[in-house]
Amino acid sequence: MKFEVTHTDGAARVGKLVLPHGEVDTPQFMPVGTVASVKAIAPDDLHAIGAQIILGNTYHLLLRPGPELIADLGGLHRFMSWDRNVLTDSGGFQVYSLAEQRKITEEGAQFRSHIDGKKLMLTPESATKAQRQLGSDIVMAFDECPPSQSDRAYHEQSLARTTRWAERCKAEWLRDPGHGSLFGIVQGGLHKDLRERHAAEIAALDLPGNALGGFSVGEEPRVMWEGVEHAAPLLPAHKPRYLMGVGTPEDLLRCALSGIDLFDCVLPTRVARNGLLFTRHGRLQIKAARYAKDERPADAECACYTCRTFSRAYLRHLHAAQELLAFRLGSIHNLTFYLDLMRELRDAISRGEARRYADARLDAFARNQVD
RNA sequence: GGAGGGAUGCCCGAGCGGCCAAAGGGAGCAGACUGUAAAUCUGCCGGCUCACGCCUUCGAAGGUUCGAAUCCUUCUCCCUCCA
Repeated sequence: MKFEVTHTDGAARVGKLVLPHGEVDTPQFMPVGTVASVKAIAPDDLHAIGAQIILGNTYHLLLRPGPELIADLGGLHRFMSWDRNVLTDSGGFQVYSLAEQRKITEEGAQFRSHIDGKKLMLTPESATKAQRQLGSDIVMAFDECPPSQSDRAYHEQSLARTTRWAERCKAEWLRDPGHGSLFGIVQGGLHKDLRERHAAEIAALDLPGNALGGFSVGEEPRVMWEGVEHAAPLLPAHKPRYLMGVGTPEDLLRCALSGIDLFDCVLPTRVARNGLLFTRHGRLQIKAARYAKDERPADAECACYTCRTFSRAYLRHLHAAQELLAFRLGSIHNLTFYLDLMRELRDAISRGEARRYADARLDAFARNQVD
């Protein structure tokens, strides 16, 4: 893996990340394909959108179909016919999202499968090994992602354990490095000193890249932005910085300005399936009655397949009729919107106009006046 | 011709003397969604009112009762069975 920062503008930077399955221009957004599929769309669509890297999830793929099976079939890329990069989350997020189904110990996290109730022990070693079997280009350390409202004492002992887990992930990774790169994850919630302490601990592991975890897990957006603004510079500047699980278009602009290089979020695809489309002028609830006879595209300035081809009226109809095409067309549009936003931001950073560009976009989002 | 069953809010459908403006679905309307347990979830959904509350509703008309969607009578329309 190679990473080079080519332009900076304030804290924001443009970079090029070279991974086994191609280059990734940063700042970049990574569509989420948890179970070896970006829901509702195919690799062809991802290519058309311009996706350079997508996510997969270790916990979910461990349960089904299992990393051995995927390894036997030639790895995750081949299994899902995706020839570009894949980053896999370790299952750390499921420690948070499936909190009711698991127990944490020093050894790891014991899950009760949400599919069949079977027990599944996920440890730093097993999560790392599974990601190696999957053939991930970026392997995430197994961490604990605590809710932001957890108390300080909890964060303190949790991040200490996350550091020990990261060390174990690194040891397991070094046993057989493969072609992927291991990224460490910094926790600490909204406590600045804890973020600083943990960032130093994770940076000391000298992994190829670093991530901020534990943001956008219940706190107000403004609070999250401040937290990221403080925490991003704590991560080594010459390595990629990945803000996990974030966020809205506004989040992406603000956090990229703080020096984040990589983002991922289920938001664009999930809300697309629920009828929300992002546009340059704000959020468009495509199911709303006022679009029943609207012949215009979702976003007149968008060049995606959906906007080039279909009217708001048709998209609304697809939702009303529960036609599956609604999910695909909405997902294509929202992901295009996200990737275009990142591309335009990279251009603006390169020109030294990051702030101006971001402000203009943020202002339009804030007005939220979709005509 | 005879016997029985039924008609409930936009639709389906529970209710079978007061706790009923009437369960539950659906449709409709609005909203939420941030390292995906999500094609999920939430709210509204007779009228007027911010609200207390008031008004109009359970095929139609009449009646019994302090009180009726619920009981009785007649009528209208639907369904099943027997001739």
